[in-house]
Amino acid sequence: MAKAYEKIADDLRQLIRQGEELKPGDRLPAETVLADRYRYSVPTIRQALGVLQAEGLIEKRHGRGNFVRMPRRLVQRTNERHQWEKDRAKATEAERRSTGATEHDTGLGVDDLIFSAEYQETHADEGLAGVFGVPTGTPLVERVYRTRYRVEDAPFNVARSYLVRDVVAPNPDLLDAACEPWPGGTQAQLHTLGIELDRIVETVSARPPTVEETEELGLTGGVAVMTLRKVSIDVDGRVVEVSDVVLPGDRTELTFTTRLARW
Amino acid sequence: MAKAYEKIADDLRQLIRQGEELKPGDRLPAETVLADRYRYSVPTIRQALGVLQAEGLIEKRHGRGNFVRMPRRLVQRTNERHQWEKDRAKATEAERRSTGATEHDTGLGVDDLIFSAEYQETHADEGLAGVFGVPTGTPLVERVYRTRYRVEDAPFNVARSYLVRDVVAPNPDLLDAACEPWPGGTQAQLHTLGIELDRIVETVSARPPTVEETEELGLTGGVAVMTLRKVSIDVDGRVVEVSDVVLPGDRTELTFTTRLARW
DNA sequence: GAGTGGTCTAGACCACTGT
DNA sequence: CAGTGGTCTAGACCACTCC
Repeated sequence: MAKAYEKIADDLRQLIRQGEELKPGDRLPAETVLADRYRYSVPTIRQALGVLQAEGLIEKRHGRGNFVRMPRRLVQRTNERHQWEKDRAKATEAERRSTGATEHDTGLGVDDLIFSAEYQETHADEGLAGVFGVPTGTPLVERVYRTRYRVEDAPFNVARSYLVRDVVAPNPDLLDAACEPWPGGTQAQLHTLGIELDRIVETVSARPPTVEETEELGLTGGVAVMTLRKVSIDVDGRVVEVSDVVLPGDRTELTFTTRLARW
Repeated sequence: MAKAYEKIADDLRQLIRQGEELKPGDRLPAETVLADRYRYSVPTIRQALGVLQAEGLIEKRHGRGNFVRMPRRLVQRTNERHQWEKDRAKATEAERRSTGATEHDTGLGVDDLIFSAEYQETHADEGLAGVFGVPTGTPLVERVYRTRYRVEDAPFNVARSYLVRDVVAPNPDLLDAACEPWPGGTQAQLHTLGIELDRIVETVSARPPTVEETEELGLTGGVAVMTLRKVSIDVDGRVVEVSDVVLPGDRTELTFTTRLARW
């Protein structure tokens, strides 16, 4: 009663896990060859390979073959970056320029990361208006950031950050993408407006990626994305920034430290 | 050149999203009927349905049909539960018994949740030994908790919690599953040993589920699981508990609030 | 051009669900 | 039992990659 495609998948998984016959980066035998070897038809082999793809063990490359996936560099992000960033927001520009929060999280230098930003004006939809506590349709500045390792092609995150336009308008530089990357990040930008943050609330979920996200983040197979919504609240209790970050689920590790008051 | 299965998937997705022809819980037409309607073979229809399944839009039920998925109750968990739990650890037993941290997170009463616990003794593998800072093979108490809504079948989380046996041995009740659910939770248990927590470090990732997890959590299709490792550190800087929680990615929302020191 | 995976066909038979 | 989805076959032809 054992299903053929599961048996084949088990067998190949074994070979990959042991790592002797099939190492990361290796090409698997062609599907026709596997069909011949296992004495099953090609569609059945493909079904087995589909299982391994969903598990993130192999990667299908059209016209080239099926490959054992390379382990990808882990992306780490902590919530201690927020305090770190706050502390730096008042530092000199030279200090702020030397390194950013993502480098702080990942332990890399500014040269290892490539960073892009786009700015545009939009209007608050119902969801964003609710979070900001402003009327629907309020003008917002939408900023899209992509970050990737210099040595890899695909970015490891795409972030959409929203600010209320009228709040940041007093400093025209904050409406200009040419000023990115802003030394010290968003908290330093807000500091130019006299805004101090009190707390940051982050909400994490996981879901299947959309087609665009699959392409943009270089995902493969059944890998999910993690979504992180970061809401920044200033010392007056006002929501001043909302940021939606999409992260590849298979290579991201988020760490949150909660300090407890003493008895 | 548009691929047939994508066109079919788009069309069905449309019907589901509009929610007029196909509402949550509805059965889709049989695959043979769809094949006839769209003038494609059954395998092609199945491929299209596979896309929708991976997106979590439909659910395949063997022998019954393909169904539009019912929206599931969201599971929420915050990091403020930790301070809340700490504050309660010293309360009277009656107070502690009245409600738990999960009820605090979800806003439900103790009667809405069903809870089970198993205890067993194991030995620290390399990973756990490293986190606890003890030698590999050190005896541990492993506790497996499952929590589910009374009105649903599948649990919404499975947690494996580890304690160093010799640390908790002074209170034999902590080695006995019959004492569960312990009023006030783990922090109240540790309080009986004179242990006070200083901070909790939580690490979140997402990955495809194993076969067992798919069954246990009632997952379907390409839904990922979120994994949360919670490490509890006491006021002496010692790791006193490690807890690995597996959560269904499609229905879980984790919230972390980071409070920032004032300038 | 040779070799690879991607899409699709038109069936057969099995396993599960409900009546 | 009838109806459903699950597995599997043995091909055909297309699209992509690399030489």
